[in-house]
Amino acid sequence: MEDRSTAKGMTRGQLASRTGCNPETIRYYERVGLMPSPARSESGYRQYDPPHEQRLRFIMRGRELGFSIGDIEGLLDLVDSRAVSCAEVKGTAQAHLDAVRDKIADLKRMESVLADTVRSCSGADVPECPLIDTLFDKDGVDAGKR
Amino acid sequence: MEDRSTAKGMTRGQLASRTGCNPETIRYYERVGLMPSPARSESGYRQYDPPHEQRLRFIMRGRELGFSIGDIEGLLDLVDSRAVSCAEVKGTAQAHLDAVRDKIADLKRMESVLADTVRSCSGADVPECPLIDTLFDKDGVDAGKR
DNA sequence: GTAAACCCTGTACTAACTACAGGGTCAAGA
DNA sequence: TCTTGACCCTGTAGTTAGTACAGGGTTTAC
Repeated sequence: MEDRSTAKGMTRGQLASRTGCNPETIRYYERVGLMPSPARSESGYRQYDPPHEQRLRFIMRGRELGFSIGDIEGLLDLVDSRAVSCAEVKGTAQAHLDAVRDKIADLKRMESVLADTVRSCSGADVPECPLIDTLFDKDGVDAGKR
Repeated sequence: MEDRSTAKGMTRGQLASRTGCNPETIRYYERVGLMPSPARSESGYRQYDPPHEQRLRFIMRGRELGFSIGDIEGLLDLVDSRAVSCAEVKGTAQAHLDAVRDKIADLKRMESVLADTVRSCSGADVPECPLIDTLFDKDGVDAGKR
């Protein structure tokens, strides 16, 4: 048997603390197929190598950027198949960027209605509330879209 | 038996099409206690009145503004108990507005990283992709928070 | 030797719906 | 009158992206 210093690999907990990922999430990524099933020790413990860590960091950065699990799966398939083409990746990213911009626009509409309403609230202990009135009477927040 | 023109009330489908709410969602709101259980016809059909419609519109506007089901429950409890005080409502709304602003800030950070990366993508059919490189190599998008 | 701190599996839970499956009812047209 | 299609009912399962056990086994440090 060889005696390389990294022969044993990391446990799930070690990978988790190196990356900041929740250990249960690592198991979840394996279950949904984003992370490959790693080698196991005799007693059944998962053994992770540096390539696993790199892949997990890729997934985590993708999630931070708001890509869905499905999007990341697609990007990783491109990487795995060594058929990464900038064109395909750009498509995914541009679609996601558009979705993020839509979401920002939605939230800004919400913010402006909420900010207006909070401003008009007296904050006093009185039984009239403009926010309640807004919810009961006015047009939807989507009015701004029309 | 009386013969008022609106005696029968609306069916679930009629309420749904008047408000634009999915009929299944109306049933869901009843299940979670946001909508009261309406009267039933002899054959068991739900019968809705104008007050139900008003309440449903309130819920829908609250959801459009991003309030959670729990928030809306709280607001409706205040309304139902006739103890609406501007102070309490303002607390809920201000907390939610803060959450919306945090979410906008998160999404803007995402947007700027995505926009930079998409811009740097050639869009050509080549096997190097700066987006993939970004996901593999760089610091997280949360770097901007520090 | 033993106790803490890990690891394993499988399952259940979260939010806010949405979508059936498998029935019953109602209204309009032939 | 019959039939067809559009509705209604109930209960349950699926969705997203994890998180949180329960009930066991293992490893490590003192």
